[in-house]
Order: sequence, then C-alpha cells, then structure tokens
Amino acid sequence: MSKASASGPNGTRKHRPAKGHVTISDVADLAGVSIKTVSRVINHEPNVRPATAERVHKAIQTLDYLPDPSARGLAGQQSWMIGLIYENPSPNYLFRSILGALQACNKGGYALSMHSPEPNEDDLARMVERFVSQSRVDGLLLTPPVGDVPAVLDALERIGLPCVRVAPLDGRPGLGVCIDDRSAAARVVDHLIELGHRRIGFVKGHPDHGASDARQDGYRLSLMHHGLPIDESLEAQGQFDFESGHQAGIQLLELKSPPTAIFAANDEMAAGVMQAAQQLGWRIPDDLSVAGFDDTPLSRSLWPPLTTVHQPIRHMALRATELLIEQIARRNRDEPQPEGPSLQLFDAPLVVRATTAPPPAR
Amino acid sequence: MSKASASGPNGTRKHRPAKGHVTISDVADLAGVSIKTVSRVINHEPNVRPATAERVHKAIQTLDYLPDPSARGLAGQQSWMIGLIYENPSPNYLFRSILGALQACNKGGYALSMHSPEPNEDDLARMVERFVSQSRVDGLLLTPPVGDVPAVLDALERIGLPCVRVAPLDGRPGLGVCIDDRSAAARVVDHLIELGHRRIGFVKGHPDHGASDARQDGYRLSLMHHGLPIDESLEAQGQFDFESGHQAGIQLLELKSPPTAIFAANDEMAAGVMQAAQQLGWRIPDDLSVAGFDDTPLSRSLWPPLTTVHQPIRHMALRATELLIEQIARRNRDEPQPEGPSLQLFDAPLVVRATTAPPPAR
DNA sequence: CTGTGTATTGTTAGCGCTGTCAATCTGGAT
DNA sequence: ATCCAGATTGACAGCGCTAACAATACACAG
Repeated sequence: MSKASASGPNGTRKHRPAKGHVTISDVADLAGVSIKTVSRVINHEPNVRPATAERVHKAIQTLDYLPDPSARGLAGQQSWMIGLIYENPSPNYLFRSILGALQACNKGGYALSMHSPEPNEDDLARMVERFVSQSRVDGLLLTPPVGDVPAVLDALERIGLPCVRVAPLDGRPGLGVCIDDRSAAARVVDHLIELGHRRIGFVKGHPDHGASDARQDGYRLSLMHHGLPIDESLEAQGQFDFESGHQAGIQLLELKSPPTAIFAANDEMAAGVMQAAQQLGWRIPDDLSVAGFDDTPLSRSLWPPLTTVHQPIRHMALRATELLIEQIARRNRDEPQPEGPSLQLFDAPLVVRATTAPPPAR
Repeated sequence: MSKASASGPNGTRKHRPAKGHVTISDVADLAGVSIKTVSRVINHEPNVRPATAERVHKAIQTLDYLPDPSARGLAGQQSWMIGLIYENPSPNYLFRSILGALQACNKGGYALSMHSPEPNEDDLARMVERFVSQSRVDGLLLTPPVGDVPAVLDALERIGLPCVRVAPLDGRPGLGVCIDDRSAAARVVDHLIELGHRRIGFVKGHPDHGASDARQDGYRLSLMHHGLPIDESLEAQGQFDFESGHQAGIQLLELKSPPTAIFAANDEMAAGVMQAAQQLGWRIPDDLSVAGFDDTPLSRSLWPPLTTVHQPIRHMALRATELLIEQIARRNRDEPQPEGPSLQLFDAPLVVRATTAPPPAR
C-alpha cells in the first residue's frame, strides 16, 4: 500500500519539499501514471495512448514542469549540450553565429557551450578532443577556420561525434552550410564592370581562411568572363583586418597605373582601403569605387556607406544547428546518416550602397 | 575482502566499460581511497591529509579525470551554470561581455548559459524567473539595460539568487562593476575645451539605457566647471545607433549657430555624426571635432579614426563573473554576504585619435 | 596505558531521470 | 470462450556525484 497507492506509482519525494522544484514524479502523480510514462511523453517515444499523453501534457502544463537537464544528461546518453568551436578573428561574424546557434538550441532544448583554442594552441585536434570529452557535448558546430583543419575533422570522425561545419571550403563529406563565395564575389565584380570599370583591384583575405581563395576565384572568373586581363599586380594580400586593408589600399593606389575600383574580400579591409584612399586624396566613389564582403554593421557606418555582399550568417548558423540536432537525433535512433550532397547553400545577395559608381571620365 | 581490496572501497563500475569514460571511482581505485575522499579533494573540502590529497591529484592527472557536471549538478545543490541575461542593442558590447564571462567561467569550472528576452516580451521579471527555474543557474550576470529593471531585481532578490550587475545605474545595494561614466564623459569635454572649443554639442543616448544620463551629466559638469553656458539646443536626442546619430548630427549642424565640436554618447552615434558632417561638407577635424564613447572596433575603422573613451568591457565582465562565483561560493558555505560598497570601478581612459583638433579660426 | 577529542576516511542513501525488462491490457483470429 | 501478438504501462536499477552520518585513526592529557 505504501508503495502503490499513497500518492501514485512512485510515491512522493522526500527532500527539498520547500524548494518549489517540480519533478517528474509530481507530474506522474498528478496525471495518475508512472514516471516512465511521463518520460515517454517528454521524449516523444512511441506507444503511448493519445488519451494518456493528453493527461500527461495537461499535468505538465499545470505544474509548469521542466525536466532537469542534469538528471537527463546523467541518466541518458545525451548531455543536451552542443559545442561551438570558434577561432574567428571577426567578432561580428562570431556574434551573429552565436545568436543563430542559440536560437536553434533554445528551440531544440539544447544548451550551447562555446570554446575557443588558446592563442598559442598548436594541436587543435587534441584540444577539440579534450573539450569534447570534458564537456560531453552531443555534437559540434565548427565555424571557420576551425572547420577546415583536417586533423580536427579526422579526430571527430574517429570519435564518431556529429558535427556540422559553417562555411566549409573543401569537399569533404559531412553536413555543412555555406554561401557560394565564388559566385557572390563574381557578382560584385560583374557589378563594377557594368558600371564601366576596367581596372579592378582585389584585396585578398587571410591565406588560412580559405573563403579568401573562393572570393579570389570569383573575382578572376568575372574578369575572364568579361574578357578582361588578369593582372596580378592588382591583387594585394590582406589579412581580413582593417590595418591590412589599409596597407593593401595604399599599395594598390600608389601603382603607376592604379585601379578605378577596389574589391576587398571583406568589409573590414574595405574600410581600410577607404581610409587609405581618403588619406591619399581620392574621393569615393567619384575617383574610386570600393566594394566589400559580409555586410557587417560596419558597412553601414562608413561614409559613404559601403557596397557589399550580404552574408546571412545568423540564418546559416541557425540552420547548421538545426541540422546538427537532427543528426544527433538520427544517431540516437541508430538510423543511418543520409548519403549524398549535404551542403546547404544560402543566398548572398549584393547590396549596392554608395561606394560604387562609374569610373571617372578619362 | 571483496569489499576492501579487490579494486578499492567502492568496487569497479559495471557499465559503459568501453566508453573511455573515467569516473570518480576509477580515480578512487587508482589512488587507493574512497570516492568520497576524491570528492573532498575535488571540492577543496578541509580535513584531507596532504599526502592523501597528493595521491588523489596524481591519480586525477594520470587518468585525465574531469568530474561530470551533470552528476555534480544532480547530486549537489549547484548546477555549475551561470546565466547571462542580455538585451543589448550593441553586438559589440555584448560580444566582449561574453568573452570576459566565458573566460571567468572556464577558470571557475562553470558553464555559461545565455538568454535574452523575446523582442515583444513585456514582463521581464517573469521571463527571468522562468529562465532561472528552467535552467537552474546558480547565479546571474545582468548586462545593461536589464540590470536596471527594478522588477527583475526584486524578483531575483525574492528568489535569493546571487547576481552581479554590469554597469548598473542606480545605487541599489548588490554587487556590480562599472566605469565612472560621468567623469569619463567630463574628461572628453575637458579635452575639447582644452583644444579651444566653446560651443560643444552633445548627442544623448537611448533614454532607457541610463548610462546616457550619466554621460550627459558629465558633459554638463565639465561645461559648468569651465564656466561655459549650458545650451539645451546643443543637446540632441539619439538612440545609441548609427541612424539616430546621423539625424542628431544634421540637427546640430543645421543650427543657426552650430557647434564646433560634437560629443556623442557612443561610437555608433559618433559615426553617424561624422557621416552627417561629411555629407554637409564639413571636414573632420578641420571644421568639426567629433568624439565618441566606448572604443568599439568601429572607432578605428572610421576615417579619420575616432577620439573616444575606452571601456574595458571584457575585463569588467570577467571581474563581474568572478565576483558572482565568489558570491555563489559564499552562499554555499552559508557565509553572510559582506556589507558595504560593492561596486567595483574600472578606469575608462580617453583615447585621443584624429577626429579632435582645435576649432577653425574665426 | 586508558580515555577523550579531533582529524581523517569510509559507507550509504539518494539527486531526477532514462533504459531494460517484465507485467498488463487490447483486439482480433481461432 | 480462448489464445496470442502487439500495444501500452510500470517496476526497478542505475547514471556519477555529493550530503549526512558512521567509523576509524591519531594525538595527547591524565
């Protein structure tokens, strides 16, 4: 009797009675079922009679019950945590990624745990392994450039941990979300050519952050497509930061035959180019057109506002996280991961603002 | 014998043997002590013989053991999670806060859980309460402007949840970290006056984000201190964003007797002012000096680079998190929270760049 | 030596939940 | 009616750790 009837199949809890702390057995008692059935409902397990599920749901609502993630993590094999590895030089990029990931996590009942390698960390793969085993995350979101380190991907594959890459560069199998950097970059150059520019400079990004290469490809592709020559002296090396853009700008503008337009592989560097130009007495866009890439808030805070490519980073991270959660769910049900192309492409539209205009008349 | 010697006081675990998963009993076995002693060492409890502690530490190192946060959370009364509530319009501010908080969390063995109210959320206090009870965080970090909502603070006090505020505005008791907005703002205006400016405009920030008021106070204080009149027509309302700064800039510059310098309550708005000025044909700093506040990366990406006040946000958030962790520890030991002034002040030095110069000669 | 108090270590019972497996119920087919 | 497969539900044993208490070891006064 003390067992079966007093207050439901599992009895009442004895501790922390004052700690307004609703547990699964409170719900079970109220719904008149066992805690296991409540657990089934929570986890959407099959074979629960609709009427029963309904009663449980009502009890959950009434008590405002929320399962304790610690207990779930301890008992089950999931930690309900997703890891986000970042090593991104751009706060803005990272910040928007976090927002997107957070949103998807909230929706899916996951928590987000962020981690970045120490500045002097040389063995990224080992770092990631340590992080994974310590925090027991269920899956990993890899933002560039960490998602392009083969050693890390190998390690993850060996452990068998689900992961999704944001903006991956290689053709490695596995889930990912990205934009088509190449054609977006080509679109920028198309735009400049349509305005009448014939000598168009390019500022490359950080050599390790390979979106740089794709954007350079797009730049050259558009040039070739319009029958314009590729002149390597018009391609300056940058590092994706303001200062390097500034340097590159000076380098390009002091050429004997300088370009009439400069396309920088991101907004920060475009801002640097603009600073260099204004310093050297060029007016934008009258004497020089400038275009960037990413559409960070910066691009709207420059004067004149910058023509750039909008990258839907928040959406991409959100979708990446959703994909990751789906993958984790499949794995938990021992379903095979689907084959085939697994890269989700996002639109990256050109945003024409005020830094691009026809070249000065000869 | 089976109890005492076979494999240590607690025996060996039976499940998930392959899952390279080191638990507290593995450590106990290797060190030849009970799991409770290991627990004592981990939690720095007193009354462990140094030699024993040493053996345990060695075992922990050998096995690369890390306690499972879920299990700790479930068994103890701590969740080892700290919540960060944000509703900040500035990605940069928030991002730097996150970095600082994350760093302190890592050091203290805590995880960080971020949360922001829904855009249309009206009852902030209830939202915070729900978040706290759902995620079972041990403490809360309140970034502006959420840290200034009395209803939220009341609710938190009622629950008895430790919290620390970043940049609080009122004199409410409780821990917090901040800069002296007023004197920092005054220092900016001092600087402008020293350069020879006599008509100095001010762009106010968002009325709800009360740092705005403190900065305005500083502006007026400096003016008064130097015997200059306070002219309300020189004070334009802004919203802390670029667009509002642009508007305010136009408003001030189209005055019959426009200012020779404009101090905006943050960098974004200063960028807006700069845009407005350049649009209207004013050269900076020759015709107009501009100063901002916050020292966001933006301030270095503008041309000319912006004179502003450096706010050590990352450090502030780091320190705030440390304070929070200390407070949680005290509470867990049932120690009383210390009385007295609990606001930690940080330096916010003026960074003079290129947007401020003597006013044009009459 | 013995007794007493304190420092140190161990034992045991959960924390709230899920996984396993057994028990019960249901709806036909016989 | 009777039986059986499948659907539905429940009992119970942990997950890895901490809290409360128990047990032992040790130190030193009497």
